[in-house]
Amino acid sequence: MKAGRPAQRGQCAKRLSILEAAAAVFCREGFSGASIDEIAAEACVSRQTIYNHYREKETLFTAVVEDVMDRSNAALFSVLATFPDTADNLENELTAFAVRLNQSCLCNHDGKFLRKLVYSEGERYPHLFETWRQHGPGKVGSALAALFSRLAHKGVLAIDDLDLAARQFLALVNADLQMTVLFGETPSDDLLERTARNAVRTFLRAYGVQHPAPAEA
Amino acid sequence: MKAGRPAQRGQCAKRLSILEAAAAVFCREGFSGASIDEIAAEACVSRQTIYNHYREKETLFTAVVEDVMDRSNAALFSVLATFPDTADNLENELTAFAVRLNQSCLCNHDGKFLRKLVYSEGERYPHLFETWRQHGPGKVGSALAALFSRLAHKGVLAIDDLDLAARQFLALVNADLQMTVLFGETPSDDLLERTARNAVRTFLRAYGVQHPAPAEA
DNA sequence: GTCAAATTAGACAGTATTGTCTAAAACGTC
DNA sequence: GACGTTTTAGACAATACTGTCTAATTTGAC
Repeated sequence: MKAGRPAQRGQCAKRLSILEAAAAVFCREGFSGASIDEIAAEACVSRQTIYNHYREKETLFTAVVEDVMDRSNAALFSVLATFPDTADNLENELTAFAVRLNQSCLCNHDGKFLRKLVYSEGERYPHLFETWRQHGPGKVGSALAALFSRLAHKGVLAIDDLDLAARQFLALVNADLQMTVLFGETPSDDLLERTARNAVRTFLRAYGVQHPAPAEA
Repeated sequence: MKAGRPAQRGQCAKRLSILEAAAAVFCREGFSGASIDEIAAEACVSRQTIYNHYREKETLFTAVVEDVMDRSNAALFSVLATFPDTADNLENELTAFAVRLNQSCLCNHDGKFLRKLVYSEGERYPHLFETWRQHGPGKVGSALAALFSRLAHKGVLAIDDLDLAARQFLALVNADLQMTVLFGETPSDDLLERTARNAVRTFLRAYGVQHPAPAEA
């Protein structure tokens, strides 16, 4: 009867197991298609346990989505922290950055889950996904814009609209891979590298300063 | 008892009505979430009629998807036919083209339906959507590449990889709007115009030939 | 008007699902 | 080892959906 959290290890493990299984099943079947029994089986847990932790299917769903969003956002910003700081070898550095971005935010489980769910259930849960939109892609745009501005100040990039450039960078980097991942294929490292390099080259042709400083002085 | 098509007008009208209603409901609720009763009600048709025309839910679903794909592809290629032929005012012409593309292929009912369905049910019907992928986005890529090649021959564009440029053009043009449309918002004409112009400007900075012919001769 | 085909409303069986409930078992802590 | 909590399996009612069937009605061509 002591205060505190009795048997939290067990509970916590169950919760995690449920969240993980639920994410997989919701992603595979969508909200209506997913059945609690299926989730329970995949989590190796009894149905009642799920109802104990999450009152009803809807509660479980929002908990899963919030969980994945948190993880996904964390991954996103941890990759943003690796944005190149030096201007040497800009193409290579940006390419490597783009590869990291695609690997940890687009081509992994969480990324695929979120994209599928945003598309299939987004309109039904506007609040849930609006939050994601603002804190995820929204913030990434501004954060990336800020990072580009550093490079612009160094004179390696010539950007008039930073936010626009950030969104276009993301569009170029993501474009080809979304559909690939969606259909269950896992892009090879080589494909990731080539896609990223193509995107970065085009981006640099549009926004890069051609020759460091030929005249003007 | 005459051969031919008895009462085809009536039948045809019902079929269209069913297809339209089914598309709306499948788009809103997904495959599992959609109920035949709901579709019947929305089509103002009895449930039995649906079962008469389409043997079962799955048959109806594939019929709907194929129908929307056909319409969507037709729209796509009819827009492709308006690709600018002259090199004067390239920015304006390409911008107008991009606006048309977004309007008739991305921001309309069919476009939204396909994107939602490809995302939510694509993995369950690989064959169905693989066909779409090849005949829709796939063919659009090559077709656009061929059109760009005409401009390249005229010396207004400098493109080494035509397919890549086509995909990047589409990525830049589509990027911002997909999410907007998804969440039920209809982008204003002004937004469409600005998005397209931004995309085209960046594309031209990357692939455009700066000054028609300053030296070299 | 006649006749065949199409459509309708509704009942119906079969199945699946959600969410509740209960009693037994497992678990963890002391 | 005892005790309270958590978990489990299963029964359970309530509901919803699919797909079939039937009998009555409407439709459209001739």
